[in-house]
Amino acid sequence: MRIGEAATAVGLTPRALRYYEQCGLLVARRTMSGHREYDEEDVQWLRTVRDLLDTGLTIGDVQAVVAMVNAEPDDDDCPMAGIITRRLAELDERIERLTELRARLATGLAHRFDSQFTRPCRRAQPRRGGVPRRVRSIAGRTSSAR
Amino acid sequence: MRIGEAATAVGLTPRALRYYEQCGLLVARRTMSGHREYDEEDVQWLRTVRDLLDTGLTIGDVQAVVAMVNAEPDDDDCPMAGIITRRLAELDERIERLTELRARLATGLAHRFDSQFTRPCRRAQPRRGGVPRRVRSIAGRTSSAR
DNA sequence: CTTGCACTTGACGTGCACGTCAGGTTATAG
DNA sequence: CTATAACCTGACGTGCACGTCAAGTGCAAG
Repeated sequence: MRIGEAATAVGLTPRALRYYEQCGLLVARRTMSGHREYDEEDVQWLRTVRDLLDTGLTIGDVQAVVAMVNAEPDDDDCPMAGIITRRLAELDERIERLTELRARLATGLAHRFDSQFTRPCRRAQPRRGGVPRRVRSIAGRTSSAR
Repeated sequence: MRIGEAATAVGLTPRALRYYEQCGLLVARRTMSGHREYDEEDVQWLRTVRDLLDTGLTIGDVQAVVAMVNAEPDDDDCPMAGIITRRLAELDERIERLTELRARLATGLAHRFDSQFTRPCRRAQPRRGGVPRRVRSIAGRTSSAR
């Protein structure tokens, strides 16, 4: 499996995969001629990387996760343990807020207004100046929300 | 309540609030002298905006939410309805994946390895080339994960 | 053998969400 | 009244996560 096929399999681009490799998030085997080779296990890992990035982690954070995975189990000064612990708390908070937000958006869709979205007249008068640049709409994005 | 106080109340900077206003996400009243004035309702709205941005929405997406809020209830060609519906499905997926990820990270912390994080030796050999730029670590970020 | 596509590395460009600085004005503390 | 902090409006800079282009190589089809 070469880079193009692997990239489409996880919904990314070849460029993204090369970038992840450059950052040390994975190491691709090579064919004799130098082409990168991926297998299903790599694709699974790439999906995990994409999920981690989608949750708001940075490439550096995922590097730290990789470092934790590669650390010897007896390496107790591995700094990722505490970081991951803190990250877990943040994830809990985030899941909770996302769930609440989902509910608010759902009822907001039903009522068109709810207690959280009041006084619209004072917010968001079309514009006065000019938005700095063209802002891409949600409509023009991939389904993976990146 | 002026901009500095409002900004710290929601965990942002004055610059961010001015930027949101420039993008039409809110309209601040002004004092006679031109200083922006905020109240508790604005702070609540800013928290919502921050949450929306934290879930991966862009400024443009939040602009669309604002447009939906400001649309007349009988405006059925408001394009946000369908977009929000799709967004709800994405949020569901995301909440599910975050929950799974949380579990994987927790067990990963306990075992140091789990089924998802196998074969570490082939991933992430320290580095071969050089990372493009210095990558900021998770340790050097605010607790709000932006 | 040629065509054409996918791949390689390297370098530079881009969009977002701000950060930061310059130069000036307003508000508050002593 | 002065000093200092907080605010104002541009304008330019920054970091991340890639996108895109250039110039060359590998490989399968016709």
